Amino acid sequence: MKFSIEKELGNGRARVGKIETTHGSIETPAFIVVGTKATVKSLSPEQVNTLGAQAVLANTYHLYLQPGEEIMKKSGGLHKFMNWHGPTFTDSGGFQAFSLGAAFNNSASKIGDRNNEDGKIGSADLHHKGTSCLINQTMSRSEAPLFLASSKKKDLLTVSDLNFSEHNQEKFAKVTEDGVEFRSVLDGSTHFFTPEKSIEIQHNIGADIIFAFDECTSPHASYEYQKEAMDRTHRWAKRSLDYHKENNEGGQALFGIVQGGRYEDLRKESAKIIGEMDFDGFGIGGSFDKEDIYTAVGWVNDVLPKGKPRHLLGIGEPVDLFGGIENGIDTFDCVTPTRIARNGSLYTRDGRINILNAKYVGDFTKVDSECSCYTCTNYTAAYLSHLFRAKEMMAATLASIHNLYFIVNLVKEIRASMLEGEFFEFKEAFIKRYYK
RNA sequence: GCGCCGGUCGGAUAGUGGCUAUUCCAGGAGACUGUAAAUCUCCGGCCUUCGGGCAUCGCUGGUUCGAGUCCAGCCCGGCGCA
Repeated sequence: MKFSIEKELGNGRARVGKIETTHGSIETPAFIVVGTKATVKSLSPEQVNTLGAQAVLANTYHLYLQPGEEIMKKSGGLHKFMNWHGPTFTDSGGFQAFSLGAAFNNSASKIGDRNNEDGKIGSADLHHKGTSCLINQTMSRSEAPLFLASSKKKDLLTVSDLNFSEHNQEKFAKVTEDGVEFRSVLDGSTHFFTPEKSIEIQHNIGADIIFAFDECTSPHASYEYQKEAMDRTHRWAKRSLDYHKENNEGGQALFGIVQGGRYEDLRKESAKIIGEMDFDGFGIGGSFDKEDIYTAVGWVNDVLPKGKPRHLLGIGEPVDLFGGIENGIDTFDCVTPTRIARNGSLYTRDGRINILNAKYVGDFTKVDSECSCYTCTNYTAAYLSHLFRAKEMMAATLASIHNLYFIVNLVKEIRASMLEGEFFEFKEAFIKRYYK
């Protein structure tokens, strides 16, 4: 992998560049499309390519569970298996330590909301305070009957009811110094990921850019826990790097991941430690405050070496893309465009809309009059409304094409504005209209 | 005309004497940031000073401390027999 910087903005952080991999190049900044299980949900690779996506990011945990690393290896690798011949990334599975652990059943997202913190206390907060660093993996038995009692079930509860309900409350991941123990979300079987195991699987999957194994913490976690998780992530980074250097057959680049939650000192410490390791690039992960993701990104990028690419994991929204790029991010990935598309939300220049709203039933205009994606070129809002209400599969396809085009193309427009020296004007105009 | 069965929210249903009438669908709205998500949450009779108050299971009466539930008559629908 090679990274080159074409132009830097006057603020000393933002840059236009290019990442070159053995499967082609990525003009940065760029939005990387998420294809967790070796498919971008509801889209063929041809559609993903046509809408302008440059690269796809898949997930180690999910591909390890299904179809399994042996099949991934025998298939000839991710590119061949899924028929995507452009650049690819794999996430290490570290995010699942959060989404299946602390965040499970807990309404926690990796984005914290300062205005609404009291009502949402993550269980990681409640349980990590002991001597162990384990994330609590089950609710206590004394809590279970409360849950059942509120389920409005009139009949007497059977033993199988109890087992089912308790099982339902169980978390699927817990963290130890050596790695993360996972319960398969598919069949409940137990698996253990270490940094070495994650890298080994990622070698078998064969993406161009792979990530070190890390722990993504809840935004509700205390400073002490974030520090503890960060230190552990640093030790895991070194183990990931050592294993990669010993075992990779060339062609795959390894990115280290900066953690540190919402805290400036932790973020800077993490950037320094990870930045000094011999990674090919960096991921910035973990939890952020909603209002200033980019502030945290700025802290980190001022410390990271400039000559290597920085990927902001799991972000974002249009405003986050501007903020991230302005503060030195080269690539992003995010499930939002495809997930909200499947649920009926569509991006427009004037903000998000919900195509299922009654007003679109007879609206024969385009979803976004200024959009030139395949969907907007050929279909009306009324037709999309009909497909969603009829629960037709193509609703997901057309909506995903639109949302991905919107986000991928927005980043391309940002890139163009940077080259023309009009980044800040473009940002202001876009945000003013989108969030009005 | 006689007999049997049945009328519960826009639709379909659960409920056969007990306090808040169940669930699903359709409908209205919201959420979603490294994907356990084509998912999830909320709303849905009327009034309200937001504490609550008043209604409601085809209609009218009755039995009962208490009726969607039991009884009688009536209305409507289905089936059968004339």
